[in-house]
Amino acid sequence: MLVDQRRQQLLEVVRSRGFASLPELVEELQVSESTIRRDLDHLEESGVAKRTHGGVFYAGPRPRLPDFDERDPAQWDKKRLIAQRAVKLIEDGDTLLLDGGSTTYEVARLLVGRPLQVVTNSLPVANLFAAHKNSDLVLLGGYVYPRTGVTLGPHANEMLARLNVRRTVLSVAGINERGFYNSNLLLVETERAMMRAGEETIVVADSTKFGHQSLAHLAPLKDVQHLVVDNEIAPQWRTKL
Amino acid sequence: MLVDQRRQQLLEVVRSRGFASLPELVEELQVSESTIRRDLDHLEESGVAKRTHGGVFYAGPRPRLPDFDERDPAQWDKKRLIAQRAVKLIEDGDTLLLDGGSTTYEVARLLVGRPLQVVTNSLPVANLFAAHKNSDLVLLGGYVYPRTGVTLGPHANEMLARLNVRRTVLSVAGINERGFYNSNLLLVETERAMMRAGEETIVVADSTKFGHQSLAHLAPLKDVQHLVVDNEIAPQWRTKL
DNA sequence: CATGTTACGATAGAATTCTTTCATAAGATG
DNA sequence: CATCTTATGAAAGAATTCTATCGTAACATG
Repeated sequence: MLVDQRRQQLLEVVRSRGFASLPELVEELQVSESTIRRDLDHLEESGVAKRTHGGVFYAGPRPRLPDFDERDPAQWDKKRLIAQRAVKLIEDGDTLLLDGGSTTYEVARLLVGRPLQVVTNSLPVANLFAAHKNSDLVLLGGYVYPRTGVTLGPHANEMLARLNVRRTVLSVAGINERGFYNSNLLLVETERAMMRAGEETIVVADSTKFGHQSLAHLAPLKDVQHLVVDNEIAPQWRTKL
Repeated sequence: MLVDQRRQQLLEVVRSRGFASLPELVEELQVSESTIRRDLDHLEESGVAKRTHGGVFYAGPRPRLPDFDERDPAQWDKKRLIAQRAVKLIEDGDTLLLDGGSTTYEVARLLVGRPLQVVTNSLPVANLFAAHKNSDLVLLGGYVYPRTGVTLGPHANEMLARLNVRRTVLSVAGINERGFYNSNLLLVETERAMMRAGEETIVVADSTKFGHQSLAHLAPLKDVQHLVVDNEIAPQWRTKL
């Protein structure tokens, strides 16, 4: 059947460009506008593309992980601010270890393009640096935790035991006077290995994390050299640090 | 300046969704259509977004690796056909090892959603499986080779030495009577480790690879159990296999 | 070979979006 | 404080796209 072949071709065009206008597609496939429209209806029905006024954009399985961007926009601004402060602590030429939290991801976004050696266990972070010439990228191996796209487990930890970096940047889920917490036991174990691999640890966290603890204890306060937060932090904490 | 902040916000919305319609943006940012239009003009001028009839889509630095899709479309159809044949060799529940070639990538695309345990050293392939519930994913660690987004080097090889899989799927750059070839010495070394880790090796290659050799010898013909090719293969080869 | 199905292109009128222009407001600048 | 620049919202007419409908052609089916 010629129909399916054309639709396949259509989908490929859309997928490769991300977006295609209707006249473009008419020109490219050499069929009438009506046909294109009908094909697009089918593609939309099957969920792999979305129509808009004037064209379609690809909506199929993207090579993309947890969309950090979909979260509460209020936290989002905070995270951006924190990230902006955190990157000031990082110098060109540094060897860096980045973990997989959403705030760390923002830090990574700001670092793309700078001359760095980056080690990470986060697939989204790796994607940021992978195509860039200025930075070297080392990926930690291991089992990929589906929800956040980070590698965990013994493979990652063993690999970390053989690495040495200048600075480690970590996200946490909770902070109280006894130290830092995260919500996943395997993750905490990998993060501890990350701290051991780095000379200096930078923790990034927004103010909502303060006073909460979480499932797994990561490290006492004294083991972290820098803590970057937003300015809505309660005074009681400010004085403690 | 409030303007820049709004444009930043605008860009973030566009980036996170891939595409946004004009009315959507008006609603979201609570400014007039005219303002949105003007902002979009600026964003387009700076090259990070592209306008279309009815909206904008993101065109900035994508967290995306070498786009296999941009290649010669003629080879492309071949690769898809090869991939379709290759997936028939793979059973649900298999433990699979996938490397990072463009044909392997097509195989991976067809496998997404099936219940499998996947091990890979390819970032693009990992992105396909990372968010999917049906399959487990293990990523090989190591230095990320920028051009293709695969992990190579001693870390990857050591990790492979401790893994066992049912089937290994490899791409190659050349095939002749002495065996299989690829273009990168580190890559070949990792691929040899992959073959050792798997009980059965499947090589996927289009007909243009036949008769050519490449920089590094990978393995003799007899070490590979299945070879999947397209149907434009010369008769002299067909008889040999 | 009559009949039903599906694919295709064309077209008209409705709906949406785009461009251009104008008026106002808010800051800079001297 | 007058003046200039920049940002903003509103609106009209032009341009584009969308929806719905029709007639034709290709093909399968009985």
